[in-house]
Amino acid sequence: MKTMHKEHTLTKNQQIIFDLIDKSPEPMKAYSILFNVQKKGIKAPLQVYRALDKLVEMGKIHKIESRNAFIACQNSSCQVSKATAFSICEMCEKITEISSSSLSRYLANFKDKDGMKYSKYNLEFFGLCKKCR
Amino acid sequence: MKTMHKEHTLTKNQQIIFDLIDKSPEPMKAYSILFNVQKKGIKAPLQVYRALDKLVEMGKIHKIESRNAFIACQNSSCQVSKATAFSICEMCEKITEISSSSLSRYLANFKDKDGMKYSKYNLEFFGLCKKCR
DNA sequence: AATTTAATTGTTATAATATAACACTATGTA
DNA sequence: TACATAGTGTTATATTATAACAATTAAATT
Repeated sequence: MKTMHKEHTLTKNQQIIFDLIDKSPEPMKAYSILFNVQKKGIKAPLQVYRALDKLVEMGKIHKIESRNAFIACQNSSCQVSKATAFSICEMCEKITEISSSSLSRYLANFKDKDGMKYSKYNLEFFGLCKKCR
Repeated sequence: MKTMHKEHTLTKNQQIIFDLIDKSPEPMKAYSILFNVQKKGIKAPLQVYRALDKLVEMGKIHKIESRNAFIACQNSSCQVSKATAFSICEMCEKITEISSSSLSRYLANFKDKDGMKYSKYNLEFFGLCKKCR
């Protein structure tokens, strides 16, 4: 049996940084990540940013663009994730990845006026979460 | 006849910066804006960022989050714009505001698993434009 | 018109986010 | 082994954005 995709074995730095983000209850910013991994020998911003770039490429984490923060992928299906949607509470900053097949179907099939289709998108919804309303 | 909304008369700095962005064929970054308005007496980043903040609030311009760049609203209907969608060519970086009533209807009515509705969102599509394909 | 209130401006300094460049090391593959 | 590719460590620097405070202007109220 062949493997379907190259398994992305994480490198040392990638693993350290992924583990940190993955166990964080909220999205983490690059320099906060840096601060938290210094005890593990990662000393420079670039080491963090490089790992973040790769992890994003692999779909293991996503960047919340409006917040410059990174969150672990909560959607086990997105191996190489190019289509992301998030809900952001503007009060408490709780951020959740939205996993709705109808939404992703709609957006994956969306064509603009020029008939252009897009396989990749990022959607950020803003509002107030249950608690904050 | 009453006016429907408060007219947003732009202040001096806001007007200078809006005019520049409005006549730019592509989204502009804050420090490029700063460079271009220095001859008009705007000397400091903060003066630019303050005007940008207000212009975004008013819906006169939008921020392309993935590019940290600002574009004039091309959608005459969005006075106070909270629902934006853009198409971004990853090759030539051409960026267009998408104005599709079916898309905005779909997203405005979208409810997540918790039944939450969102009045505000930002969507960025990525792909290759006609020319670049 | 005078008063007061809020919004905007100007300014200096600094914080936060991100990349360039280069030498070196590990890993996989021919 | 030799070669290619990806990852690492490091220093320096570029880019994006805000804090703090004083001065000014505009607008709303008296």
